[in-house]
Amino acid sequence: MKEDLSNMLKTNGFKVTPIRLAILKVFSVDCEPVNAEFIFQKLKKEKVNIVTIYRTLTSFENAGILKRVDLQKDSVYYEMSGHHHHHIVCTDCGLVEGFEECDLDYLSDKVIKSSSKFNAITKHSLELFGVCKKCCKK
Amino acid sequence: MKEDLSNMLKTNGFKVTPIRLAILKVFSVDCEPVNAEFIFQKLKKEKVNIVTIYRTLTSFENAGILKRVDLQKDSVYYEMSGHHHHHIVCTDCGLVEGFEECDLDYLSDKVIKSSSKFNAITKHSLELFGVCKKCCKK
DNA sequence: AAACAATTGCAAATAAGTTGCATTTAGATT
DNA sequence: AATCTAAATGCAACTTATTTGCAATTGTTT
Repeated sequence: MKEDLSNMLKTNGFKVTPIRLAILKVFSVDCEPVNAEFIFQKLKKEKVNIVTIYRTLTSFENAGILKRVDLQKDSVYYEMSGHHHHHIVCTDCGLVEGFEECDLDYLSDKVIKSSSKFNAITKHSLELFGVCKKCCKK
Repeated sequence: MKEDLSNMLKTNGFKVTPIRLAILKVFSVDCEPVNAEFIFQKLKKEKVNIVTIYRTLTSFENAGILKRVDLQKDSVYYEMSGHHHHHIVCTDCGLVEGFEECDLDYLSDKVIKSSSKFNAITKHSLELFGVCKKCCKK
């Protein structure tokens, strides 16, 4: 598996460094979307500078390894772009649950056909919001 | 129409002030999503403090008058929550185009049925991204 | 008109993310 | 294996968006 991560870096023209492997590992272990601060905490022992984390996240996003997720929180969250899915976010406590259903290709097609300014969709963001069961009880 | 805006404030328990009316007017004229800075510029003559704008946007969002739109830009955008629609955003120049199609109720239903942590969806965010025709030519 | 809470302005703080530059390191070259 | 170079990292300082505390002002109710 460490092999996989190495290759993922090489394939994208990145050098294989301990920090990058560690960051990728965070993503492959925690499947929830995470922000820079979270990774920073996870890698506390390794004493990784948070600037490096920001820079790494940005280049991974540009390379398409990671994708940005809009959870309407105060910072930017990312997750592995491997398998397509979306999220439900609790507007009370921030809890995030993933889900697979997504039939936006049909919608995108329809939208593009009637758009005067665009002729292709490259990606989309879709998140659902609600109050989770736990918070409902309060 | 100024009446409408006044009532919108009263209905929500807000006092009717010139600043609030001016902010609401920006939203009812420009139908594009806007951020605090944009409003600040629009109301330059009125010398409204930008802090007031931030506070007003937040309370309008809480009241449900405005809703937040995630355009993956560097600041938070809002628009009137009146008529439901979504956007296509150019990842190059930031151009925004609205669209009406949205059949997420069916999806939300399906998702909620298989969710272990939530039992209702209160809102959703859906934005499409692409490169606009103008930027494609470059 | 008085009174009171809500609204606004101002200054300062916070928090997320970025930039410039010097140092280090991975990996190609000899 | 030693050398070399561009990419990666750390550090300090900066920028930008947004928030907070507090005093002054204003809208509404009586």
